[in-house]
Formats: sequence, structure tokens, C-alpha cells
Amino acid sequence: MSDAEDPAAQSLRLLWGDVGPGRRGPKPRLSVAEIVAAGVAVADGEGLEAVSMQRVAAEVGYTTMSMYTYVPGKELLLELMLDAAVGEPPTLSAEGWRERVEEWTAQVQELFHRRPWMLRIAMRNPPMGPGQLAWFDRLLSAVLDSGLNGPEAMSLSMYLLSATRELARIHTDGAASPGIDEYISNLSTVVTPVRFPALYRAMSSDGFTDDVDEESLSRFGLRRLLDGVDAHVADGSGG
Amino acid sequence: MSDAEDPAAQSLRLLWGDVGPGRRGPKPRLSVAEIVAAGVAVADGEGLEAVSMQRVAAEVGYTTMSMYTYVPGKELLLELMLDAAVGEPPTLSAEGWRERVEEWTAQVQELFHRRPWMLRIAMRNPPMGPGQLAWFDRLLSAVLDSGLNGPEAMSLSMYLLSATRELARIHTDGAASPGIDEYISNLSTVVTPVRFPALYRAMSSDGFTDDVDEESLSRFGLRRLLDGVDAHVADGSGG
DNA sequence: ACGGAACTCTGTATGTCTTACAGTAATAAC
DNA sequence: GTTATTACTGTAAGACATACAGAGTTCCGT
Repeated sequence: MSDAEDPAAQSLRLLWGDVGPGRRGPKPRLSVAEIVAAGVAVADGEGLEAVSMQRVAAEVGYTTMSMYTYVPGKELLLELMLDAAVGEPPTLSAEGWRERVEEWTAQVQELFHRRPWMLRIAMRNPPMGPGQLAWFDRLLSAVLDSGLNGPEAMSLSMYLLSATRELARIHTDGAASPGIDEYISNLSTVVTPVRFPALYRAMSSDGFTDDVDEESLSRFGLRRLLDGVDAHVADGSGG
Repeated sequence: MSDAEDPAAQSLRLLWGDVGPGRRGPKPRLSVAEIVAAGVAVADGEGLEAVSMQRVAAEVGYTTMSMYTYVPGKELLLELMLDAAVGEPPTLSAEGWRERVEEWTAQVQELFHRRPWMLRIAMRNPPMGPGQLAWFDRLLSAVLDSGLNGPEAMSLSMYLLSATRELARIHTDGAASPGIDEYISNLSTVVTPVRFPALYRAMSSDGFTDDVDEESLSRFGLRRLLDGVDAHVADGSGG
């Protein structure tokens, strides 16, 4: 950590845990992993806003500045937390590829609900550490089984992940804020047929409930997406 | 702005521009709109990180604290900026509903590329001011023309918007950070067939280029989603 | 064995940030 | 014209990231 180093390279090295052996000074009494775990614990317990260098340092029992021995700054710490927080990727037990994709989706949703702070880390660099890649690999595996080729499966997996992630963010936005119900009902006051015709039409149609829960919202889109994959595969190869 | 007020109600009132007439003190020399516009200008020119109360105040030519006369805090200012920054919703000129959805998607992408800071505002409350709703209404209108019913069209529009937004975020993550190419090539070092089998398979298949551009990435997913809609509509009503 | 390089950890300090609070001036209601 | 209400200013408090210098620790080369 002494030499000036490309931030991207630094990010990679820390994410993938290269240590570099045979170092001269005193034995480190801490580790990057411990610090990252402490950060995750703070975020879990008190929210992302409570994660400060001082708070994390207090958590591990060292001074604030000693954190900088292990991690070059807060931003990278957050990246590392993100990758650590995903945990072990799920094992998909369902039979068909479709079912496995749905199973995967349910698992990420569960993760995002358990750790909503993951959805609110503002980053400037593309992270994709080992943890996130492992999850992504599981999804991609299921999607590849549909018969899509490599780039297609990649695109589709990214699309699916993106939608799921952002929907979870929107959902947890609402869950945390009080008065959300009031908010929505106030909103319907303002949705007039002249100003927002489509919205008005959709909201006054049969079977529209005010509270659109994430589960059903996400499911319909996902099903259509997978239907589209089926159609594409049937069209392209089988006939 | 004197009384204690529900933050959600405050949010709504400011987003929808209720002023409340007949006030007693001196005439306001500024307006919420001016302040928000200044914030947007700063974010456009110098990035979201440069947006501080002091910087915005300097932009409009008043003291930092005078901002708090109009806006209760920074977080709400960012919400207002988000809703203002979308601008006028696009007019969709294409014929078929599919083409109009694709046209809409291209327009949001353009918007997100032009103002990437919109994708990095961390919020705790659901915003959905008039600006965002207007955009959403246009999308929903096109989707409704497919034949989906209200809740279905709503779900699908949310799904589509979410995917598009998150893909844009990922893309602009990469675009801003230097050494991204190096990053990716380093990454492929670490993708071994034993650790990430699906990823390895997908990446070594034919026609895989290292740089997956957002355009094609997003397009494939979108097309499958719309195919799925076609299938669903044909299945449900027409026969 | 020993000098010094390299490293860990601490304490202090600086600059930036949000925002609370008190004060001053202006305006409209009564 | 008195008074409540509001706009705006100045100061300052408290949180925060992090630069820097120093003290102590360990290992390498000699």
C-alpha cells in the first residue's frame, strides 16, 4: 500500500485478496476481511449512513486512522463490503432452466431485502468481485441451459439482474419511509386523465390495487422475459 | 416551512409546487425552481459530488443558509433535482407499440448518458414527481397499446424501466473510470472454468467480444421482453 | 549481531460538509 | 402603527474523510 497504484488495480487486488508475501514491518493484527466484516455489521445493524471510518474502527477496536493501513479509503471499503455482503451463491435445485432462473431471482430478492444498503452504495468504478461474480455465474448457468448462445445469455442475465436489482431498490425505498401509503394516495389525487392519461387508464382498470407489491410486479416481467427467451430459442434452432 | 411537517408531505408539496398564497414576510427573491436549476447545473458541469449547499448557494448568489428557507435539506433538494432533470417527456412518433417502446427506451438512455448523476442519487423516499411521472406515462401508454391490461402494463413498464436504468448505471460506471479496459482484461485472467464455469463457457463461445456495449446488451433483453408480451397477449385474448 | 528499511498503529490537525440557532430587516395583517 | 411572520445573514457546532508526523515493531542484508 506504499507505492502509488492505479485505483482500478488496487480495487482488483483487494477484491481478489492478493496479499504479497514476505513483508518487513510488524505483523498486521487486523485484516482487510475483518474490517470489511465490521463494515457490513454496522450497515446491517444501523444502516449505510452509520458506516463511517470512525464507526468501523470502533467496531474492530482500533483507531480510525489504522483503517487506512488496510484500505485506501472509504469508497473502496464500500466496494469491498458490497462484494462480501452477497455471501455464498445459492445452489439451485429446481429442474428446468426456467424454474432455476426464478429460484435465483427469489434468492437475490431475499438478499436485497435482508441487506437493503447494498442497493444504495454509490460507486464510480465497476466492482464485480468474486462474490458477485459467483452469484452471476449461477444465474448465467441457468440461462445458458435455455439454449441461448454465450453473448445472448450474457445480455439476458444482465438485463434480468438489472431489473431485479432496481425493483428491489424501489421497493425498499418505500418500505423504509413512513407515510408511504399516504404518499401514494396523495399521488392518486394528482393523476388526472388529462395530465397522465395512460396512468389514469391503468389505475382505474379492473383489479388494480393501490399497493403493487414487488413480488407480483417482478414476477410478471420476469415471466414475459423468459417467454421471450423460449420463443427466441424455438425460432432460432429447433424450428 | 415553519411548522413541523411530515417529510413525505413536504416532499410532495415541493415536488408538485404548492406554494400557499398570502404570506406575510418579505417577498422571496428566490424560488425553489431557481435553486433546483442551479443544483442541476452544478451536477451537470462538475458532477454530483460537487453539489453542496454552499456550491449551489454560490451559484444562485446567496448565502448557504438562505437555501434552507426554500428547501428543508440537501436530501430533498436532490429529489427535486432528479425530478427536474428529466425535462420534457419525449413524444413517440413510431407506429407500432413495439417501436414506440423502443423509441422511449432510446430516449431514456440518452437522458441517462447526458446526466449520469441522476443514476447515483441515493434516496430513502420514493420520489415520482411530475417529471418522472410524465415520462412513465408515455411508456405506459405504449405498453398499454400492446393489449396488456392495466396491472400487467404497469408491471411490465416498471420492469422495463428498472432494467434500463440499472444497465445505464452500470454502463456509466465504466465510462467514467479510467483503466476500465485493463480491469476487464485482468478480470478474464481470474475467470477459470472451475471457479466460474458458466461465465467461462459464455465468454469463450463464438462471437464474444470483450466490450459488451450497453446498446446491444439492453436491446436483446428488451426484444425478448417484448416478444414475451406478444406471446402473452396472443395467448390470453386472441387465441 | 546490528543497522536500517519497511511496515503498523496512534495522535493531531485540516478542510469540507450539513445544519442548528440567533439576529436583522422587510412585509402584510389587524 | 403595532405585531406577527417571513427572508436572509453570520456564526458556530458537530460529523466526517484523510493528510501527516511520529513511535514502536519486525525482518533483511550484511
